[in-house]
Amino acid sequence: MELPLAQPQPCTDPKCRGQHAPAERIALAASLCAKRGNKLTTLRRQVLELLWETGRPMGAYALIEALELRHSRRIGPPTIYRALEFLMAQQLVSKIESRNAYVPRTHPERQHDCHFFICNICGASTELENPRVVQMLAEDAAALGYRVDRRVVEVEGACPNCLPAA
Amino acid sequence: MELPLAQPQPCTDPKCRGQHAPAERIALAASLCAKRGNKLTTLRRQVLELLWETGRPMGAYALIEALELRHSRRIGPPTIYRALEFLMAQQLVSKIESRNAYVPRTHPERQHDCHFFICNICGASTELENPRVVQMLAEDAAALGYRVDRRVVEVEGACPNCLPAA
DNA sequence: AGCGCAATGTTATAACCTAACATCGTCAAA
DNA sequence: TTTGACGATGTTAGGTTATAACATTGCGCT
Repeated sequence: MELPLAQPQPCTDPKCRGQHAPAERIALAASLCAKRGNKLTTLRRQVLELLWETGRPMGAYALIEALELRHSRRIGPPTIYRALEFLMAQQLVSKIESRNAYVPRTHPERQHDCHFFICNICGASTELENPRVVQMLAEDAAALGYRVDRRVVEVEGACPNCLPAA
Repeated sequence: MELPLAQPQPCTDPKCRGQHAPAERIALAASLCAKRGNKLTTLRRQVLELLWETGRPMGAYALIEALELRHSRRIGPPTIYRALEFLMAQQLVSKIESRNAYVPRTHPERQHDCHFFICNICGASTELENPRVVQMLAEDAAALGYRVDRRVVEVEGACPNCLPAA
């Protein structure tokens, strides 16, 4: 399962012109954390870098392997899970529940919810915000009497690159 | 984590008047399987019964435990996972990805997608169909050039019963 | 220096899932 | 009625994902 690294891609958000190169994203993450009074430590930053560089969802154990290569020493699961927990709390990373994998968020500065399109063939994922989906789920929740704490919206399928082959 | 069994509840689907008592649901499941030329074996039926009787999402290992009580013998994980695989293929059961847990579907006779509202406090889940959400995700997918194979829509929060306490 | 606290490290284990192969049961053709 | 095919279940083993509990480190502060 050795896939090539993804290139920086144009953001799927039409309001966004950025290419989201890893370095740019890390800088944004650092400044966001600073503003919030949180520390983007070396470990946390490296986890985020790895996710950006890999360009597709990574499992916790893939992150461990990659970090061990960089550090030439053992890294226990709790270490990575804590870093992921922090990054998720900062909206810098989301978990793809249907894959048990983690992706960097393209717009951590926004508070909005996002959802994900995931390619079953190449494994890539694409993040999208759609306030109308959020709104509609809010209406459903209201009709049922539910309070909403978190949304998981994941669409699996075939991405435009893989579709011809499939 | 010993929670009381759920009572049969009115279906959240306004088009449906049923109370979805387990027995009624099993009968429907059996007739659907027969119609499709598939066998709802004893094991598969018991797994479905357990899910209906419990009234909330159950993990595979909770199912194993419950079945072992009924049978007074060991049941291996593959046995349960195969039963779940069958039930999911028949649309009789869905997996709640954010919980690694399984719930019975209230309307297996419909081909439609559904989504789930899950209470973080009592663990109950409520199934809902919202064609407009499906439609909207289809539009997003089209805009991205994605083909859709499967949707995961899960909303976590607090259910009307637990909301006062929370 | 020494304290307090957050972050990280370590050990162990829980929870979830699947591959591979063995056995059983049923149905139907020989 | 054997026998063979096939689908379902059983068994063994192991892989993957995640967390609890406790130890250590590092850093800012007094």
